[in-house]
Amino acid sequence: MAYWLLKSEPDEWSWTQQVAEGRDGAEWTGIRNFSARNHLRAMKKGEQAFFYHTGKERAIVGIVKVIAEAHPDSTDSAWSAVDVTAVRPLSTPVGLDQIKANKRLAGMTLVRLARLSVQPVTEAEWRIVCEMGGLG
DNA sequence: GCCAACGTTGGC
DNA sequence: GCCAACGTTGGC
Repeated sequence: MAYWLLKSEPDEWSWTQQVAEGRDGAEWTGIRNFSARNHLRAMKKGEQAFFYHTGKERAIVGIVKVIAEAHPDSTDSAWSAVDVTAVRPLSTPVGLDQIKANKRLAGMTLVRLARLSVQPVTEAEWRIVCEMGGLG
Protein backbone atom coordinates (compact mmCIF):
# COMPACT_ATOMS: atom_id res chain seq x y z
CA MET A 1 0.00 0.00 0.00
CA ALA A 2 1.48 3.26 -1.12
CA TYR A 3 0.85 6.64 0.43
CA TRP A 4 0.38 9.94 -1.36
CA LEU A 5 -0.01 13.65 -0.94
CA LEU A 6 -2.46 15.79 -2.89
CA LYS A 7 -2.13 19.54 -2.97
CA SER A 8 -4.96 21.98 -3.36
CA GLU A 9 -5.40 25.71 -3.19
CA PRO A 10 -8.23 25.97 -0.61
CA ASP A 11 -9.91 28.74 -2.59
CA GLU A 12 -10.35 26.26 -5.40
CA TRP A 13 -10.95 23.01 -3.56
CA SER A 14 -10.77 22.82 0.20
CA TRP A 15 -10.81 20.07 2.78
CA THR A 16 -14.22 21.36 3.94
CA GLN A 17 -15.60 20.89 0.44
CA GLN A 18 -14.04 17.45 0.24
CA VAL A 19 -15.68 16.44 3.53
CA ALA A 20 -19.02 17.80 2.30
CA GLU A 21 -18.90 15.35 -0.60
CA GLY A 22 -19.31 12.52 1.87
CA ARG A 23 -18.75 8.86 1.15
CA ASP A 24 -19.24 9.19 -2.58
CA GLY A 25 -16.22 11.45 -2.65
CA ALA A 26 -15.17 13.75 -5.43
CA GLU A 27 -13.12 13.67 -8.56
CA TRP A 28 -9.57 15.05 -8.15
CA THR A 29 -9.35 17.11 -11.31
CA GLY A 30 -7.07 19.66 -12.84
CA ILE A 31 -3.77 17.78 -12.87
CA ARG A 32 -1.94 19.12 -15.93
CA ASN A 33 1.57 17.99 -15.27
CA PHE A 34 3.07 14.76 -16.56
CA SER A 35 4.91 13.83 -13.44
CA ALA A 36 1.89 14.46 -11.24
CA ARG A 37 -0.27 12.54 -13.70
CA ASN A 38 2.02 9.55 -13.53
CA HIS A 39 1.63 9.49 -9.77
CA LEU A 40 -2.14 9.78 -10.13
CA ARG A 41 -2.18 6.79 -12.43
CA ALA A 42 -0.20 4.77 -9.91
CA MET A 43 -2.74 5.35 -7.16
CA LYS A 44 -4.67 2.24 -6.20
CA LYS A 45 -8.14 1.92 -4.76
CA GLY A 46 -7.99 1.99 -0.97
CA GLU A 47 -4.71 3.84 -0.75
CA GLN A 48 -4.57 6.94 1.40
CA ALA A 49 -3.29 10.42 0.71
CA PHE A 50 -2.63 13.53 2.73
CA PHE A 51 -4.73 16.54 1.79
CA TYR A 52 -2.47 19.60 1.71
CA HIS A 53 -3.60 23.21 1.54
CA THR A 54 -1.28 25.51 -0.40
CA GLY A 55 -1.32 29.30 -0.35
CA LYS A 56 -1.92 31.02 2.97
CA GLU A 57 -2.39 27.84 4.97
CA ARG A 58 0.47 25.61 3.88
CA ALA A 59 -0.52 22.65 6.00
CA ILE A 60 -1.57 19.04 5.77
CA VAL A 61 -5.13 19.12 7.06
CA GLY A 62 -6.63 15.71 6.44
CA ILE A 63 -6.51 12.24 4.98
CA VAL A 64 -8.38 11.04 1.93
CA LYS A 65 -8.74 7.60 0.39
CA VAL A 66 -8.78 6.57 -3.24
CA ILE A 67 -12.19 5.19 -4.20
CA ALA A 68 -11.75 5.17 -7.98
CA GLU A 69 -8.50 4.71 -9.83
CA ALA A 70 -7.35 6.87 -12.72
CA HIS A 71 -9.92 7.66 -15.37
CA PRO A 72 -10.27 10.55 -17.84
CA ASP A 73 -10.50 13.91 -16.11
CA SER A 74 -14.06 15.18 -16.66
CA THR A 75 -12.68 18.69 -17.12
CA ASP A 76 -10.25 17.56 -19.85
CA SER A 77 -10.37 13.98 -21.00
CA ALA A 78 -6.82 14.13 -22.32
CA TRP A 79 -5.72 14.09 -18.67
CA SER A 80 -6.41 11.79 -15.75
CA ALA A 81 -8.23 12.07 -12.46
CA VAL A 82 -8.97 9.81 -9.52
CA ASP A 83 -11.87 9.90 -7.07
CA VAL A 84 -11.16 10.38 -3.39
CA THR A 85 -13.24 10.53 -0.25
CA ALA A 86 -12.40 12.18 3.06
CA VAL A 87 -11.29 9.73 5.75
CA ARG A 88 -10.62 12.06 8.66
CA PRO A 89 -9.00 15.36 9.49
CA LEU A 90 -5.75 15.59 11.40
CA SER A 91 -6.42 16.49 15.03
CA THR A 92 -4.02 19.34 14.49
CA PRO A 93 -2.95 20.36 10.98
CA VAL A 94 0.73 19.85 10.27
CA GLY A 95 2.24 23.01 8.81
CA LEU A 96 4.88 23.18 6.15
CA ASP A 97 7.09 25.00 8.67
CA GLN A 98 6.83 22.02 11.04
CA ILE A 99 7.64 19.62 8.25
CA LYS A 100 10.68 21.65 7.24
CA ALA A 101 11.78 21.86 10.87
CA ASN A 102 11.68 18.09 11.31
CA LYS A 103 14.95 16.52 10.24
CA ARG A 104 13.29 13.18 9.68
CA LEU A 105 11.10 14.76 7.02
CA ALA A 106 13.92 16.53 5.18
CA GLY A 107 13.59 14.08 2.31
CA MET A 108 9.89 14.61 1.79
CA THR A 109 8.90 15.42 -1.75
CA LEU A 110 6.87 18.33 -0.38
CA VAL A 111 10.14 19.90 0.74
CA ARG A 112 12.28 18.90 -2.21
CA LEU A 113 9.85 19.29 -5.12
CA ALA A 114 7.53 21.94 -3.80
CA ARG A 115 5.64 22.36 -7.05
CA LEU A 116 4.67 18.77 -7.65
CA SER A 117 0.94 18.55 -7.01
CA VAL A 118 0.60 14.78 -6.64
CA GLN A 119 3.40 13.22 -4.64
CA PRO A 120 4.38 9.87 -3.19
CA VAL A 121 4.88 9.73 0.58
CA THR A 122 6.96 7.02 2.22
CA GLU A 123 5.48 4.89 4.97
CA ALA A 124 7.94 6.38 7.48
CA GLU A 125 6.96 9.92 6.47
CA TRP A 126 3.31 8.97 6.68
CA ARG A 127 3.68 7.74 10.25
CA ILE A 128 5.66 10.77 11.39
CA VAL A 129 3.17 13.23 9.94
CA CYS A 130 0.23 11.31 11.44
CA GLU A 131 1.92 11.45 14.81
CA MET A 132 2.57 15.18 14.45
CA GLY A 133 -1.07 15.62 13.47
CA GLY A 134 -2.25 13.94 16.64
CA LEU A 135 -3.44 10.70 15.08
CA GLY A 136 -2.55 7.57 16.93
C1' DG B 1 4.05 41.43 -4.77
C1' DC B 2 8.31 39.20 -5.63
C1' DC B 3 10.99 35.71 -7.27
C1' DA B 4 13.16 30.90 -7.24
C1' DA B 5 12.33 26.62 -9.05
C1' DC B 6 10.78 24.09 -12.47
C1' DG B 7 8.22 22.62 -16.70
C1' DT B 8 7.23 23.63 -21.44
C1' DT B 9 7.91 25.63 -25.91
C1' DG B 10 10.14 26.93 -29.95
C1' DG B 11 14.17 28.51 -32.67
C1' DC B 12 18.20 26.92 -34.34
C1' DG C 1 18.93 17.70 -29.31
C1' DC C 2 20.22 21.91 -27.04
C1' DC C 3 19.02 25.77 -24.63
C1' DA C 4 17.02 30.47 -24.11
C1' DA C 5 12.73 32.41 -23.31
C1' DC C 6 8.61 32.16 -21.28
C1' DG C 7 4.78 30.73 -18.12
C1' DT C 8 3.28 28.83 -13.79
C1' DT C 9 3.42 27.42 -9.08
C1' DG C 10 3.75 28.36 -4.59
C1' DG C 11 6.72 29.85 -0.61
C1' DC C 12 8.27 33.95 1.34
